[in-house]
Amino acid sequence: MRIGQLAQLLGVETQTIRFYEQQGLLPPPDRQDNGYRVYTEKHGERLAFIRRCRILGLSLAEIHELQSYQDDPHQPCTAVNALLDDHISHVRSQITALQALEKQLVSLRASCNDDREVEACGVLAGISEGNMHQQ
Amino acid sequence: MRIGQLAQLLGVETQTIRFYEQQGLLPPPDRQDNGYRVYTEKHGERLAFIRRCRILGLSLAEIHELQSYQDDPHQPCTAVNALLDDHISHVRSQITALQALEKQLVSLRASCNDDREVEACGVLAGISEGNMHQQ
DNA sequence: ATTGACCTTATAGTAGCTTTATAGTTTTAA
DNA sequence: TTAAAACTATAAAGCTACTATAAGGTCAAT
Ligand SMILES: [Zn+2]
Ligand SMILES: [Zn+2]
Ligand SMILES: [Zn+2]
Ligand SMILES: [Zn+2]
Repeated sequence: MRIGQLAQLLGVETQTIRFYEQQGLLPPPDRQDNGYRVYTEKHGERLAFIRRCRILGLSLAEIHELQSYQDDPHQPCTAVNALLDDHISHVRSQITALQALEKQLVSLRASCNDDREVEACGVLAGISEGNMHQQ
Repeated sequence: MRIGQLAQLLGVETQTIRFYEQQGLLPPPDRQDNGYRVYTEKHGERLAFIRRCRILGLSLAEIHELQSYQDDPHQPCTAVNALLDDHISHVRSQITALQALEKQLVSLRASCNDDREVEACGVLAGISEGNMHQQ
């Protein structure tokens, strides 16, 4: 299986696959005589794993760590759980921050009652003067 | 006022100020004979505006756009509102995505009942097999 | 005269790719 | 048969919003 087929199979760009190889997330495949990469099913599974992790918002470093656990499966899984717990709390704090941000933006947006000149618009004035209902 | 003072006043690094100048967000200040930048209050206000926008999560491109409205204040403010509405919906979709993500991560985390070997851990199995309670 | 604090420019690094440039290979069509 | 298309390769730059480093010039004080 060549890189283009693998890419299509998983809905990834070929450059992304080469990038993962370069980053050490995907083992270097064998090459044909012409230098073309040849992939096996194993590569497909590994790539699928990477993509699912990315969809879960895990960083490449975190994925790397998870892979190291997979490659040495006779440890206790506490490290896996710790990684996931960390990531969950990271996601939660992002949510909290964005919700606070949304509040601010909505209240700022409400300070314009439409169809004025920019000069008189409460939005720009609100940003300029810093009355952004802090926190 | 020199760059260091301005930086301290606004809680920004001096490189950040030079960076904003280079990006066209902050007008190039006058220079002393020795080449040192000299800032006025206007610069301070402009920098404060930039920083408040950044705290609101606006991109430098969006800030640039807002500045262009400020610099031509006799248009209707519809463009300002449109920009803000776009940004709000962007933030909201981020929140929605992160909440869905949190759900997935929590359910994945629940699939490990602790203290197993990695081999038997439901977390890695869950990612590998893709039973991630999709959506 | 030398230390230290400040300023200058230029360059590289961060994350996770995407895009571009340039070139070689294979497949398909005229 | 040959020329175009589709595919592959590597290397390098671009993206965002900075941050950090290097190598050096300027200024006040000791
Ligand atoms: Zn994480
Ligand atoms: Zn308005
Ligand atoms: Zn935005
Ligand atoms: Zn487990």
